[in-house]
Amino acid sequence: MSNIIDTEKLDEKSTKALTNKVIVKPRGRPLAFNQEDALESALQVFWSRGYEGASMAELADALGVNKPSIYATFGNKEALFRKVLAQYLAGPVAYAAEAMNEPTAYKVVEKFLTCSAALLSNPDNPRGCMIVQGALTCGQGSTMIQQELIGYRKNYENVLSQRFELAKTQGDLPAHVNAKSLAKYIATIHQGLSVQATGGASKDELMTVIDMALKNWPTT
Amino acid sequence: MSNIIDTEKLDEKSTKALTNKVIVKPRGRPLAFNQEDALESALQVFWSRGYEGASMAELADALGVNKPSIYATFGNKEALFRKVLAQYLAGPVAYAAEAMNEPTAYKVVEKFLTCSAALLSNPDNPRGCMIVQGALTCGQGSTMIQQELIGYRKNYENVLSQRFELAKTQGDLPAHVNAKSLAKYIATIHQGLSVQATGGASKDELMTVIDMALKNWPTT
DNA sequence: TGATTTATTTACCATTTGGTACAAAATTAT
DNA sequence: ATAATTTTGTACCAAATGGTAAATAAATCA
Repeated sequence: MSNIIDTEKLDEKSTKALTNKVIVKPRGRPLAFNQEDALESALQVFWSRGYEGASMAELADALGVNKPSIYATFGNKEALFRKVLAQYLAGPVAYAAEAMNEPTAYKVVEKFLTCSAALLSNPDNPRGCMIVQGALTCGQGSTMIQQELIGYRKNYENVLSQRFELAKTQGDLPAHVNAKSLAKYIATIHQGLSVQATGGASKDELMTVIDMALKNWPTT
Repeated sequence: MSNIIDTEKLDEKSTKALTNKVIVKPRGRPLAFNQEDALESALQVFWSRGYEGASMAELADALGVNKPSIYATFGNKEALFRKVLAQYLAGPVAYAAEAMNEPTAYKVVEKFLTCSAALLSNPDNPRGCMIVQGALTCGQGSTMIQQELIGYRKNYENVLSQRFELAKTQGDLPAHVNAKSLAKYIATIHQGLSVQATGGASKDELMTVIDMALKNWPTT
């Protein structure tokens, strides 16, 4: 009997050690809010208002929680924004990374821009892309976040560029094409679409712009 | 003698009435700062920081003047921003209105985008276009300005559209072209270029994007 | 010279900002 | 039951926000 119990305890311990998932109930007062739901709510606020436009008071209100709980859980405003950003990339704009797996460069771009148009014009979402508009301009205290977002934009431009280089080796993109320039062109379109969405452009309107932008796709 | 003096006085009065320009020295203590220079300085601050990112303290500092003088002269922050906006339109981006006078739709767009690239990449200027980025996202207290800038963007899109309609009647743009869509496409490119400029894109890079965007200009 | 007019300066206002100290509440471990 | 641990709620902080009252300075008018 005691042997069985001991074995079970060992099992639980080793499981915990292996998976690194704590099954043991935490010691103190339990958290009153779901962390993922909170990030989702915070996303809505940061997405619609931008980094500086979102105040901690409004965030706390949206999460249905008091400020000290936010600080205890996420650190400070910058840290919360970064976690929200990760949530944003893993959720609403996960299609961006997935699009790179399309078989040809053209299909990559088509999927990337089409999904962007859908996201940007979805009335359930705040208007505009958070990576593009989260902190384009800002006060002296937010230049850090501003630069980080510039880095994110540079990054997806680079990812596109590398995908185009691959396409050149695979033959679905002409060898003479400048991958970096094509990537910057696509990024420019995407960023313009974001501004258009903020102005209330519909999905049809965004799609029409995309069609025009892709009419000059390099073929020969 | 007295007659001559009277005549002069009358002359002065009527001149003032006609031209509505007061030659008479103002009565109280003279202004300690030049109003146009002040607007120029304020433009630099609003241009680089956006509407919300620019604080009255920073503005006062840039103008080399105390806050009460700003309020006495321009009203409040919103009013100052609007005057700065007018200055911006009449100065740095005056080319936008001028571009509409180009003889063909293509040349209109070419001039508009080329001048935009020059302005956006000029190291003497803050990065990005103020109409595009002045208040893309903002806190609850600035939605008025945000909407006004959306209006400005809609407006230049409309101006482009009307110019394209004219071009269709003049024959330098095919009749089947959708002027509104083409205008939205050009506006999207311009807005994307603005974001790119904020990320540090060079004039050459912007021009390359423009070249790609205009490769599919409707010809037949 | 004064009286009047206007602008500047200083000092302040209420509100909001991001952030926190601290005590009370809610849970587990003993 | 009680100790230990953790989170919550209240109440607060200094600094910054947009904006202003009031005294003072500099000019014109009589």
